[in-house]
Amino acid sequence: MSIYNSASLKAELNGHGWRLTPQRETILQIFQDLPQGEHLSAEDLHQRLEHDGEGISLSTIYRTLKLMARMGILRELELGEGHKHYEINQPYPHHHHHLICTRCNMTIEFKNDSILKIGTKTAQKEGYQLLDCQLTIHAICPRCQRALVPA
Amino acid sequence: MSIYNSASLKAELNGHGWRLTPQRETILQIFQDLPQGEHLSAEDLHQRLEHDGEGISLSTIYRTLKLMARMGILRELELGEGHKHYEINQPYPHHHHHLICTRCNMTIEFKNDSILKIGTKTAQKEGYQLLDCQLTIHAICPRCQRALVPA
DNA sequence: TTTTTTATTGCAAAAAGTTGAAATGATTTG
DNA sequence: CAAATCATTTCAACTTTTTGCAATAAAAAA
Repeated sequence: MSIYNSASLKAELNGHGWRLTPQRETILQIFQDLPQGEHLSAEDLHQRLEHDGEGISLSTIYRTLKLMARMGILRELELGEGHKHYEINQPYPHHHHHLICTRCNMTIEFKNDSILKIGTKTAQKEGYQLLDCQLTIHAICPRCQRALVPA
Repeated sequence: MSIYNSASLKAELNGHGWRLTPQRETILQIFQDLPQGEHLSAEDLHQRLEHDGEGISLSTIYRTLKLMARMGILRELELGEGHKHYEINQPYPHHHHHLICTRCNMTIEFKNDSILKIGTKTAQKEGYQLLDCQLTIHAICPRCQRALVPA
């Protein structure tokens, strides 16, 4: 899971009654080519596609991001910057979580194997089929703690 | 922490260079009067205030919710319904997390003491001052797994 | 391979959330 | 207690995200 090519993406989509389209293939490819730990906003994606001559409408981008998050292919991140970010949902051992400063939005990624275990166990106990679990920690970074004028 | 009255809210705000206003007091009071585990959207709040004859503008509501989340008084929840929800950030032992079905948005709250420990330890290790940590699990609920037409 | 079925796209409009700036009001200073 | 300071409110404009609908195109059926 999580390294998709045309065929496996098509299979995954069709299995749910959904379709493979050039737009979906293109968008997923961009995420797969992204360096470890990088994430994109809808607008980032739109501009990048525009730049590459691949015009995909913003509403298709938004719908595709939602769909892939619902499938467990992407993760939706709320990093406090006024818009959402998306990243590939990497399986263990790349699975990670976010520690976010509520003052300056500085974000640190961290790993912790117990969390995935807790998520798996909790989902199982309720009969849910796990797609993703993420621990989001909101806190104040050292730099902002030191700032004289608290803002 | 987390049971505020006028005085303690004022102290908390002033400590950060912020001010106590009737609007902030009213909004926090509504959250404090909410039954365990309930949460409100900005629009919910606005309508409730309108109904009570307390006109508070939507932008003040949005700014207040953000501010209180940044202070650690409220938690911002992304429950997949197209808009954010907010709830009081209850300390241990009321601290809880969310298991959300990505198909129908059915949400289950669950508790797990290890998570708060992991959050505390992680924040500490990086020198961050913890405000909140929440594990969000995305998964497919039993009912949606059984649904014949996967949607 | 052609036809039929039905999900998806793109546009435009609406909903959700954010932000600049003038007026207001809480707090601090004198 | 009055004046000065500066955070907050509100309005309006703007950005981000969602949604209805007609046209299009992928998949299934013939």
